[in-house]
This record gives sequence, structure tokens and C-alpha cells, in this order.
Amino acid sequence: MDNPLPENENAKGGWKQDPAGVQANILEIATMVFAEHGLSGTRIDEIAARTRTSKRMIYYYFGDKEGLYARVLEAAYAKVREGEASLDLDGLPPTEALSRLVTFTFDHHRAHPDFIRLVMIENVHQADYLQKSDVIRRVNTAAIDRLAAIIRRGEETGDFCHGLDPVALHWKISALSFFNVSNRPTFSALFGTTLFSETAQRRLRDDVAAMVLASVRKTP
Amino acid sequence: MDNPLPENENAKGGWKQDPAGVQANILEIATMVFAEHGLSGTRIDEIAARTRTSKRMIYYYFGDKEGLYARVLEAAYAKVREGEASLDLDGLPPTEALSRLVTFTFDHHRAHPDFIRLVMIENVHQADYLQKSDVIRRVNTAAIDRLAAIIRRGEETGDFCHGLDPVALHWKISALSFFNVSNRPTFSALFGTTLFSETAQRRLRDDVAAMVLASVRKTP
Amino acid sequence: MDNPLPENENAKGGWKQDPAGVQANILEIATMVFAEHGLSGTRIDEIAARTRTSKRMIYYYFGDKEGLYARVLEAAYAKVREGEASLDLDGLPPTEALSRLVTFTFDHHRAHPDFIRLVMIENVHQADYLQKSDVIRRVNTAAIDRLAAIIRRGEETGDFCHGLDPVALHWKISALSFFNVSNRPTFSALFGTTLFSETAQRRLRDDVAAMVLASVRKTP
Amino acid sequence: MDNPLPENENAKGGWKQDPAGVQANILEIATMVFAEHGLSGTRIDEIAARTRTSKRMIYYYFGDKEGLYARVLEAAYAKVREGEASLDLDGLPPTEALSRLVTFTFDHHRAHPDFIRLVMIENVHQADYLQKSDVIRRVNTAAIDRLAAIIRRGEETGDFCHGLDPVALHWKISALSFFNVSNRPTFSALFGTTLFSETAQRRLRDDVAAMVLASVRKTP
DNA sequence: TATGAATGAGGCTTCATTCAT
DNA sequence: AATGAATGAAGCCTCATTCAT
Repeated sequence: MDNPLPENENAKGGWKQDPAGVQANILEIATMVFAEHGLSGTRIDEIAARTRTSKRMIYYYFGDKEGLYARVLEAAYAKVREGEASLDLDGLPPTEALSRLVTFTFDHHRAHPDFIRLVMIENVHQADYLQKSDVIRRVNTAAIDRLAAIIRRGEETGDFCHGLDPVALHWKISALSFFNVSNRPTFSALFGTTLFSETAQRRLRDDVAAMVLASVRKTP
Repeated sequence: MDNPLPENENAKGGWKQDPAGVQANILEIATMVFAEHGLSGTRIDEIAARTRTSKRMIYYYFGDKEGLYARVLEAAYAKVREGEASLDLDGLPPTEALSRLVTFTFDHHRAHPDFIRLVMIENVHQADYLQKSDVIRRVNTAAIDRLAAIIRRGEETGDFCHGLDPVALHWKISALSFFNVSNRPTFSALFGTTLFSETAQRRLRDDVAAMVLASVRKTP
Repeated sequence: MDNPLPENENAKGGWKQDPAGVQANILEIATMVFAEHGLSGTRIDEIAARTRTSKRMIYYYFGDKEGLYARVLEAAYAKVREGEASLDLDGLPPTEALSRLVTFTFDHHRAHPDFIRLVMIENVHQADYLQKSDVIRRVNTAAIDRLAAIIRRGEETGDFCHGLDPVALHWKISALSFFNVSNRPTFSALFGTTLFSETAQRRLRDDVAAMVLASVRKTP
Repeated sequence: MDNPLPENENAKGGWKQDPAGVQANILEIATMVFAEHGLSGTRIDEIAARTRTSKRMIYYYFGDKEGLYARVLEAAYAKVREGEASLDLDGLPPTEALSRLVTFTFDHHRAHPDFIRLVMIENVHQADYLQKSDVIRRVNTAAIDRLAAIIRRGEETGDFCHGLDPVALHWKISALSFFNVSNRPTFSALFGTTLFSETAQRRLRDDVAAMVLASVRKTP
């Protein structure tokens, strides 16, 4: 009511001469549109229309459609891995740490369907754009490192069996968390949506965590 | 002049006046091209060029691009599920049967990357085209039925715990088999290709089978 | 008046389904427009507007702007060299033959300013497109061959000195005939148009022929 | 902090606040780029990128693209004619003077291919920009004056025939010197590069000088 | 059943130029 | 004197699709 609107960045006119804001806005919208339609299915015009700037600015800042897509992909990976990094498992016993990691990953993937879709789309493109990005590769090895740390601790405590491959373990966690989101449309079209209710998903998540834990546990 | 050209499929004219053959050829090529580029990424011209007929015939037989895509999807599901149906597990004890089913699924997915890619693509499209196809739904419930049979037998023998959901079990098997193929491009771009060598894949497959079996086994 | 207009190819409607005619029409207009504005200065829309078909057909038949330009260049060379080939000098004594060739070339260049402009434009482009065309190269060696024949005969009769290089001779004839057309705009802007009146051009042409002849004549 | 940075032209800041230097730099780069790509083929962005200032300054100092091109053309003519003016032929006998002038012109053109290209480009544009420039016209009449002086002296000594037109003579010298540079790309694409070797060019130049001299010499 | 020719709508991108400081 | 940010207009080209036989 009595808001004087100082430095209002969203109000019309308040965002002129704000390069960073313009780029961020484009990136945000583009992420949504690319995730929805894929690379070739996306229309630059649609992105522009949903942006607070013009189509021209997309080319001004990102060069071309592929350039924008590449940046969207990078930003998506960065954001998701950043979210993962916030999870601190160092203080927990290894079994508990791994369990928490799986649970978190499962939920995290569910919470970021746009990211999942972008990765799917990138797989359709044979990971062409991801391969060119050093940024992304760097960000991802951190995930492996964290897992390796848990494995080492688990081996030391005797909870985990020896010779576990962190990459293979990551593969298992990812598969079970990723598929849940990526293949939900076809899966529910074929077998119904019961598996995607809140309770079913919670049970599934716990099941998944149990499966992963069982696979690392020392066989007596 | 009076050259009969009998049964020569490669010679010019050998396939003319062969509607079924022309359609099959179009479908085969279209499967490859759609699997490679996705729906919007595919060019009717590319399909036509790799076909032994012309672009005009694609429209003649399939109406439009979406019609062709829908037929490709149906054919792909039919072919893959048909391959699965050839697996006869009825004579085996339930544990063995499930183990064989998982192993087979893992290998079968690996052997049909184009199918996997088509399913991925269909997921990007929110399963729009799959939903319209009654054919596909019918074909897929068979997979659940077979799994339900194994579960029932496992419960009877006491090998499996009670209350197993065949759909959830199918979900687990699918997740671990599907991701392996669908996300291979991004996964190997990020973490290298070691996990995709023949030996590593065999170990992974056995690991996966063990995980699934552990998840159904009766807890003592 | 009582013309029934049978097979009228120019009347509206008479040219449908006439691929060769459409292509020829595009090529003719494109030649004029490229000659007027150069490669980058030309607008495909302008060509299309002056054509009896649409812009779309330009791409249908010629691929892209550069493809059209390349074809225009080829056609221009072919047409001009074809005109030259119609000149029969075999029956004439060598001095007379060479004189006639120079005179003809000078007039021929004047009569085809569009061709001259296209060659100028191609030189601005470092002959990039000409280099790719085998057609053009083939057509041009004929000009050298004809000149070589005249030189040989002149040496035999003793009219010409020995060791004449047909390529260098061609260079001289070309230079004096080409510049007259190519640099007419700047030259007349700087020094007036008197040199380009009909009579002055005739005198210039005869002067040029005399210069060339003097350069090949045996020095006593 | 208190770094004076005196007379350092390369260090950042050394050329700031140097309007004349900035303009000269723009002009120099623009000359190269226009000569390379023509008027419509040139991108202001390319000029700006190769300049030590920004695109904005080009507009600041030269108004628009055409204004810059016009200035480039003027500067090019001025520079080349200035080079010619340094040639002092007054002390030589007329035959020798003319011979030296032709030889010099031939070499001078070869040494300034960018100028030749700019003139070609201007001819493609029908000399539109040259016509508007009084500066250029003034500079060029000097060339005719000098030639007229030689002719007068040659007529007086009886070496040259009567009634020679200095403009026509200039035309001949120009044609043979200009074509050598302007049409080198197409000519060598068609007939090879042998004519453009150092030795062949020297012989060609002497040939050209001989041709021009023969054309003015009194016929006995 | 088959086909070469043709096309409208719309997509991506570029370019010279101006705004606002 | 100098500048980073912004832009409208227009260019090239592609695509699925239909026409006419």
C-alpha cells in the first residue's frame, strides 16, 4: 500500500540497464521451455515471449539457440549439484550416510523434473553439448568424491564389503532415482498412476534405499 | 522389353507395386531416424532420402509426421514385447525365474537401444502418443501378468515375502535396465566409459539381478 | 488479334509445371540482380519479386543464395564464351584474324556489361566461386586454344615473332577490353564521358587492336 | 596511482583522449575491411573488433556506414595519388618520361591492391560515392595534367605523333596496370598463376610499357 | 498405386543503428 | 570525448505439406 517501490526490479521500467538480471531472466525461462519441448522443439519466439526482454537480447547475450541451450544445461547441472552439496553427511555413520544420500537423491530428482527432462533431452542428443562443457564435468566429479568418502568409511567400519566402485554405486542410485521421474509419463500411461501417489512414492523411496544398502553390505 | 524380373528385390522395379514392402521399409527407416533425432528433430526429408521410395509415399501411407511417429512407436513396442514373450519361465523355480527375467530384461534393453530412445523421446512428449494407442497398453499388461505369476509362485514356495506389488517390481527391473541404455551418453560423458565395457556390464547386470532378488526375498 | 494463345508459356497459368522454364527464369533475373548489387548486396526477395515464381522455388532449385550465385556465374561465362566461339577466324590470315579477335572482344565486352560486372564481383570475392566450378575452367581454356592456333599460324607465316605466350596475349586483350567496361563509372566520374561516346569508343577500339598487333609483330 | 604513462601508445589508456589517432585507426582498419569484403559485404562489427576502440566510436566520428566508406575512398585516392606525385619526370626526355611513368604506374598499382579493390568496389556501385566527392576529382586531374605535359614535350621533340589525347593515354596505362591487379583472382583461377610470378610480371610490365610507347610514337 | 513439382507459414539469425549515461 | 546496453527491421532459409497428373 504505502510501498514507495524503491529499486523495484520487477516493475516495468525498473529493470532497464540490468544485464545480469536480463540474462538470468532469459536463462530461467529458457530452462523451462527447453525442458518442455526439447532443443529442436523449442521456439526462440516462445522463450522471448515469456521473457521480460526481446528475442533480440537472447541473441545478444547467448549467440544462438544452441549457445543458449548449452548455457541452460550448464546452469541446470550447477544448480542441482549445488543443492546436493548442501547435504552434510560427514558426521553420520556410513550406513546412515548412504541411506540418507539415497533418500535425498530420490527426493531431489523428484523435486527437479525440469532438470531430469533436460538430461533426458541431452541423452537424445548423445550428450553432445554436455561433452563440450568443462564446467559440468568438474561439478559432477564432486558427487563421486563424496560417495567414495562414504565407501571408504564403510569399509573401515566393516559395514560395507570391500572393493566397491563409487561410480557403479552412483549409477545404481541414479538409475533408481532418475527413472522414477524420467519415465513417469510412459509408465503411468501403461500401468496407471498408483505408483506415483505420495504414499507409494514414499514406500518406493524406502525400498530403493534398502536395495542400495543391501547391495553394499558386507556379506557374512 | 519382356524382362520378367522375378523376385528381384534390389533391382529397380523389384519392389514396385509392393505396398506392404514399401510401408515396412518406411517404418524401418523412420524408426531409426526418429530414434536418432526425436520427433521434432526428425526431418521427413531425411527419412525419405534413406527410404527406397519418395517423400510423397510417406504421406500417402501414413498421413502426416505424427501419424508416422505413432505407428513407429507402436511397432517398436510390439516388436520388443514380442521378444520378451519368447522367454519361457514357467518351468523354473520362482527365484531362478525372476533372476532370469531380470538378466534377460537387462540384456534385451541393451540390445534394443533404438527402442529405449523412442521411449525416452515419448517421455519427453509426456507420453502423448502412447496414451492414444490401445495396442500398446494391451501388449504391456502381459509383462505385468507374467511377473504376477512369478510372484504368486514365489509366495507359495515361501521364497518371496508377502504382499509384493508386481507393478513396483516391474518398475525396479525397468529402472535398472532402462537407465543403463537411456543415460549412457551423459553418464559416460561425465564418468567415463569403463562401466560400459563388456565385463563391467556383465558384472553390473549380475549386481542388478542380485539387488532385485534381495528385494523380494523373504526376510527371516 | 486472332491469336488463339496455344501453349503460351508466358501467359499466366501457362508456365505451371515447367521446371526448366522456371529455372531459366530465375537464372535470368538473378543474373541481372547479382550483376547490379553484388553477392551480399543482393536480396533474394528482390530476385523473387521480379521472377514469375516465388522465393521458395529459388531455394527449391538452387539450394541457397550462394548456390544460385554460383550457377549464375557459370551460366554467364558459358553464354559469353559461347558467343565468342561463334567467331570463325580460321580462314583469315593471322594478322587479320588477331585484329578481328581483338575488335570482337572489345565490342563483345561492351555488349555484355552484366557479365563484366559479375566477373568484377567475383574478383572482389577472390574468385572463390569460380575456383569451385570445373565447368567454367573448361570453357575458358578454349579461348586460349584459339589464340594459340592464331599465334602458331602467325609464326609460320613469319608475321608474328617467336615465343609468344598465348596466355599473356589473352591478358593484354582482356585488360584493354575489360577495363573499358568495368571502370567506366569511376573513369567517367573523374575524367568525363567523352571517351565513351560512340565515335571515341570506335577510335579507342581500333587503337587497342593496333596496340595488340604491334606487340606481336615481328621486329625487323 | 600516480602513474603518468607518458607517450605510451600501446598501453591501455595511451591512446585515450586522442581523437585524431582514434579516427586514423578506424580509417586504416576500415580501408582493409572494405577492400576485403566490399561495401555491403563489410560488417561494422568486424571493423570495430579490429579497431582499438568500440563500434560506438565509428558512429560517433563517421555518422554511418556509408559515411565511413566515403571517407575511406577519399583517403585511399588521396594516398595513392600522393605517391604518384612524388615521381619527378620533368628532367627526362619525353620517351623516357613516359616509359618511366608506365612502369611506375604498373608497379604502384601492384603495390596497392587494397586501393585497386576499393576502386573496383566503387565501380560496382556505379561510382556513386566518388561522384559526390570533390576532393577526389581535384586530386585526379593532376594525373592528366602531368601526362599532358609529357605529351606536349614529346610532340615538340617530334618523338610523339600529333593530336594525342592525354585522357585516352591515361586510359591505356590504367587499363593495363589496373586489370593486372583487379582481375588477378579470376585470371589465375582460369589460367594459372604463372603470369603472376615475379619474373613474368617484370616481363609483362616491360611489354606494357613498350605497347604504350609504340602507340604514341610518330609513325614514319 | 505412385510421383515430380510446387508452396505458405514460420523459424533462426544478422545488421546497422540508437538509447541513456 | 566516450561507452555498454539495447533494438526494430529485415534477411536467409527450412519444414511439413499439397497440387496435379
